[in-house]
Amino acid sequence: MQQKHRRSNRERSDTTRTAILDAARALFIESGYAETPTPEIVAAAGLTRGALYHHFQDKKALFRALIEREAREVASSIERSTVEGLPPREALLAGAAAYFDAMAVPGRVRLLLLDGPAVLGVGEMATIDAAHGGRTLEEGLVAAMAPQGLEKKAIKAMAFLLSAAFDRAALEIDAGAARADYAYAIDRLIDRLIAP
Amino acid sequence: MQQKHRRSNRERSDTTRTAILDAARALFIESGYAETPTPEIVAAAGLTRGALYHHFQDKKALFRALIEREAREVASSIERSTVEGLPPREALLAGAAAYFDAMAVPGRVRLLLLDGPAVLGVGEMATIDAAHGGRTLEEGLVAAMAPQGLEKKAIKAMAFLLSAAFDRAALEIDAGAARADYAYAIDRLIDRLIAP
DNA sequence: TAATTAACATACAGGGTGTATGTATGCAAC
DNA sequence: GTTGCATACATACACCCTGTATGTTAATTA
Repeated sequence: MQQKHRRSNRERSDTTRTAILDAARALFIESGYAETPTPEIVAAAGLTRGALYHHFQDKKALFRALIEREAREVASSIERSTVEGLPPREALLAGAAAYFDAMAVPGRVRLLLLDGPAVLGVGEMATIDAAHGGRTLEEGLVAAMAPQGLEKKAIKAMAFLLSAAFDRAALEIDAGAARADYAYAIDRLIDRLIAP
Repeated sequence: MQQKHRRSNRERSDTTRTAILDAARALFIESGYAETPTPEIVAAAGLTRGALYHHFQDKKALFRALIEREAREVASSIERSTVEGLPPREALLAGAAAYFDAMAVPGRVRLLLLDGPAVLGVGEMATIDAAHGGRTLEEGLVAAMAPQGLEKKAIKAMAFLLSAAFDRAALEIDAGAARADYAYAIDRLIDRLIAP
């Protein structure tokens, strides 16, 4: 009979926190934030609502924590796949592909592109993925569009628009569109944007 | 003393329906869909919840009716501002400007670009604004990109991406960004997309 | 080992949604 | 015009969900 090793409070908290986050994630991506009651979340995690409200201020704070974890994972996934020394154009194309790869994880599109902005607001979402390396695209575009001699303000706006195109493409792919079609469209879009 | 002319059931229904829709619109754009309770909506309309649930199946159906009305207004506003006989490029640029004008009406960005997709889902939103002349952009792009000899499928994808850029620009302008900056960026984006 | 605090579970209060029921007015047939 | 039915609401109710307050056990600290 294996001894049920006495766990420290720290690791106890960690495991329940992630248990709640994992259960919430599964239910949120299935039914959405508003339609997922907290009793169902904690039941799926084998806990009670007392644990939830001990670790998170309220339901929205739980959602925020989940979104932040997801954004971190996307950022690190993209970062992990970048190789140094690529020319600006190829770096952009590779970054786009890495983004689509990361967003292909089930539920990410709904969490980060649908429920996230609606529940937390666009402002907070912008803050979150700015905190987790969301500026990669802008830097890449600055490098690739340098020959055009634009103001930084203009390039920034273009980066916003391009990232919107990325997001829409991820949305469409998630909805069942062929990835190849949108990968082609995105590549073409990038090529025309950075053409001197 | 003016006689309070006895109204027919039809006009009675119409006025209360729009009263509820107007009240809901004001509250939804102020606090969002989820944070706006139905008692507050009907109170603002000088009615009770009985009227609401008589005219709409549930709260979401009310929201859907509101979104459809808003989408109709945007579509007709854009359509009203189009002039015949413009060359493809100028037609696209004018359409973009008309779209930004239409989306400048307070609350439209939140209703159509934030709460709409979150509450109704992207699929239903796509259906709604496809039903109300949402294909204008695609047709414009087909005309303007004809010289490139692309497959229709590819042009369709490009139209999706471009419309995503439009939406993001409207979002940013609504959040306080300078319209001129994004108008310039959109124009530049269009120009590069349709360049032979 | 005694005291304190963290990590939960349980119990409760308030509010919101949807539905069932009641009422008055418009409308249509005779 | 009055009899009967449908429409347009208002009122009342049951359920569920959220957040908070309180209780309990185990870990940490003195």
